[in-house]
Amino acid sequence: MVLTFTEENYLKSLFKISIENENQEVGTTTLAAVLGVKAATANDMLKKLKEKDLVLYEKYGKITLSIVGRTKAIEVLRKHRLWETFLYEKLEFSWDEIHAVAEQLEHIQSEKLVEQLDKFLGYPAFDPHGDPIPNQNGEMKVQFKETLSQIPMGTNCKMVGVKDNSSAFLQYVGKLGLGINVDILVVSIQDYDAMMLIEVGDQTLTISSKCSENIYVVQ
Amino acid sequence: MVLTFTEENYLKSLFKISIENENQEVGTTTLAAVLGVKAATANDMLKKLKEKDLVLYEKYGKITLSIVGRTKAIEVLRKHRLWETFLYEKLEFSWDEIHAVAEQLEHIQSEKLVEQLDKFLGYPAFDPHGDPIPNQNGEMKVQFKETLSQIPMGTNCKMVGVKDNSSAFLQYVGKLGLGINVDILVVSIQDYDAMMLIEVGDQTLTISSKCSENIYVVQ
DNA sequence: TTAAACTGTTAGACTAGTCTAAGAAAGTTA
DNA sequence: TAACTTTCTTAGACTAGTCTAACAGTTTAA
Ligand SMILES: [Mn+2]
Ligand SMILES: [Mn+2]
Ligand SMILES: [Mn+2]
Ligand SMILES: [Mn+2]
Repeated sequence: MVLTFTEENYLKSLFKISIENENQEVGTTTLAAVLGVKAATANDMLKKLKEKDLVLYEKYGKITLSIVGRTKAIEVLRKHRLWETFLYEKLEFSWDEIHAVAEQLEHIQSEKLVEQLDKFLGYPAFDPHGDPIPNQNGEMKVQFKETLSQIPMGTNCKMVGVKDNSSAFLQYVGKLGLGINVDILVVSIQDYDAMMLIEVGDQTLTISSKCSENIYVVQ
Repeated sequence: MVLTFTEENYLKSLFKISIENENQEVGTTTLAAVLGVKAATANDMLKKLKEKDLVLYEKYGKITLSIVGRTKAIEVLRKHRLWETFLYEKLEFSWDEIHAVAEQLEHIQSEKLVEQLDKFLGYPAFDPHGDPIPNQNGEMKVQFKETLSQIPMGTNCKMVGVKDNSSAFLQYVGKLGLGINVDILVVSIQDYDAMMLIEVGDQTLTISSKCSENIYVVQ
């Protein structure tokens, strides 16, 4: 079954909301907000997706992806992250530019294209933001990770990803000299506002809690 | 001005018709046929394109691209042929598979993507079918070429392109051992039906006039 | 336990892109 | 030139995706 550009975006958003907000139930309003449409619009589309058995959904009830819907969503996510990797690795895009273009490229329909792209890139397991790339079977490597804000004083850790994918945040983080695989030493943490003093290479930086909560690390 | 997927296809088709049928005037019916829509549909779209100053067109008159329309058309063609080259050169696609996927990729909006792709491919002047790729300024290398059917008996020539881009034709031609840059010797031509006996490498082939008329060569 | 606030649904309208059916204009031919 | 054929245009209808405005159901909290 070939889905429209729009249907794919709804499924992808539902999937992303469900993994981000773990246990939380997804409602019309949240979905609409994520997609940048009005609740009425999302409601209309949900009826259509239900009709096509892509979501499970009853009036006033919570929204869940069907098996097929979930599979489709993962396929789109796979394409999105492969394209992001391509743009970053092969076409000299910076990590804050890739998302917008991948939003378009993720909708190109061609089995062969996806598989050849994956091969061309050497079957990457993570995209340039540290997010896992689903393989052909829809499986993703789950990497244990914490936010930098959870790391205690005096501890070393390594950056492995970001929670906030906005280009504003990515640009800021990049400018600080942070990025995937960068080693970080937590020097001190302010009691009052959780401001963090960290050491990155030979630089010492002060970052807000808003920032440290959006950086993923492993110890 | 950002155009829709559909508007881009209308402009591209108008441009392609105008270079293929050289002097011939383009009408609603032809345009509709090329795009696979009904004449009424094409007529509706022409009114919209005229409104946006992308085509010059008066009721019952002939259709011409405006400067802006032509520029847009060439941009799409540039993207189409760069993507075809990418798929062929980097992703192991065969020359009969690339067109369909490029039809989708040609609509991705990103200046940087096009320019980086061009750079990544080494600024190619021709696509895998031998068609010229417009450069950033919209200029194309014009290569003098004849159809194989115009080559006299006993003459050597080199294949540089195809007129028919259908995958059926491309597959057939490929199976015969023909392709871009292949050397061809015209051994003999039948008076009756213009069937051609040609030598390609150590092979001798017999091809119909329909076939030889769709192969471009240089002497 | 009822009022207020929030969340979700419906009705009706709009645009882009398409169609069919009908008719008008232009071109061709007897 | 009149009749026929072809090409082009219009009118009206449909789908996908969106909106606003109004209303209905659910949750919260006094
Ligand atoms: Mn992304
Ligand atoms: Mn998308
Ligand atoms: Mn092509
Ligand atoms: Mn196209």
